[in-house]
Amino acid sequence: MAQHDFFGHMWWHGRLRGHGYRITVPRQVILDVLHSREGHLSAEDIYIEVRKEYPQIGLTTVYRTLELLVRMGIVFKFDFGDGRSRYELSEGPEGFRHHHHLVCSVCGRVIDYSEYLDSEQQLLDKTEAGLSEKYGFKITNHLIRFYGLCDRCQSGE
Amino acid sequence: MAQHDFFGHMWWHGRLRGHGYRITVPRQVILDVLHSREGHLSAEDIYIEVRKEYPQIGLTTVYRTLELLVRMGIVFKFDFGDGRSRYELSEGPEGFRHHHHLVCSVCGRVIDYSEYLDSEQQLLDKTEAGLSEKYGFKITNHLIRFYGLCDRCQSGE
DNA sequence: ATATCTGCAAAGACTTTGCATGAGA
DNA sequence: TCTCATGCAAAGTCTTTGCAGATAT
Repeated sequence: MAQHDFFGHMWWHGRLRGHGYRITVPRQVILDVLHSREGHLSAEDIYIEVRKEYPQIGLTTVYRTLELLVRMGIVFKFDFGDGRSRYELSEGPEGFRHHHHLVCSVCGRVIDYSEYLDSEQQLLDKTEAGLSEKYGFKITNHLIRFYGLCDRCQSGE
Repeated sequence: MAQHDFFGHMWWHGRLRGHGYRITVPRQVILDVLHSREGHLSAEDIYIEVRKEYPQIGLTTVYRTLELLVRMGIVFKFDFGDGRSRYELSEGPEGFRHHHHLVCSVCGRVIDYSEYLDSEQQLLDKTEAGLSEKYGFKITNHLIRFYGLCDRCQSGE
């Protein structure tokens, strides 16, 4: 949308302001990095990238900002089992960018996919309804992930 | 099965021996605990429980044994986002005890469910075939999990 | 007999907390 | 101005590693 091109990636400003949070330089730069380098960034990845733009940043601020953004639903936090959390934007100005992950058990590579989400959604709807009833559980979110060997690791190994 | 009642939970002995691993007291006690207290145990949970039977155990041994059992496929390792890994038996003498999880975002409670696995499996088969082809990814395992509010947290909060 | 396993202590890795300074609205 | 945010340093947690003594086969 044109508005976002003019004003940059600022769709989240209102989101923060609405909750009484301030728009600061560190937060802007962190969001910029999340926009530019999509997918599965660790706190340190982000820290390193942000320092190119804003060298005085502290790793603490990165963690605190990410925590805030996760709490606001702007960022998703994932754990792929390598001991550090990964973060990625949950949505953009265009709306949600829903996808799931393929995780290589050998090299740890993570591939996004967004095929089959429709049929997955059908299943989820059915399952959610049943589980809500049986366990009194109100489902708000789900995680689907496949583990296996990526193409490189199948041939290389 | 009668055989397992007579010999105890020893179906995994052959599994370990077959790979050149030894059957030791710490390993037996840890497996016993995993059998008796099913579901979502942290390393420390297991450590505390094992000490009742075998006080001289070290936490290191618990971690090393769990790592071994995970590598053997005898135990699954999960991360529910609270900073510590959770472990549970992947199967018993009766065979696999496949299930998925409902995770309460408020209190962190984890509920097992094994309904809908058939329809989930149908979806997974379809998705797996497509993803294998498109990404050259050989899928060996999957993770399905729902997040939301458990019954207690809906009413209490 | 001997290669594996264990337990202690120490180190490692990631993340969080305390506090004084600095910055946004 | 006045509250919220930042950055540094230190602490906290969970997990892994090194190594000598103990154990299973």
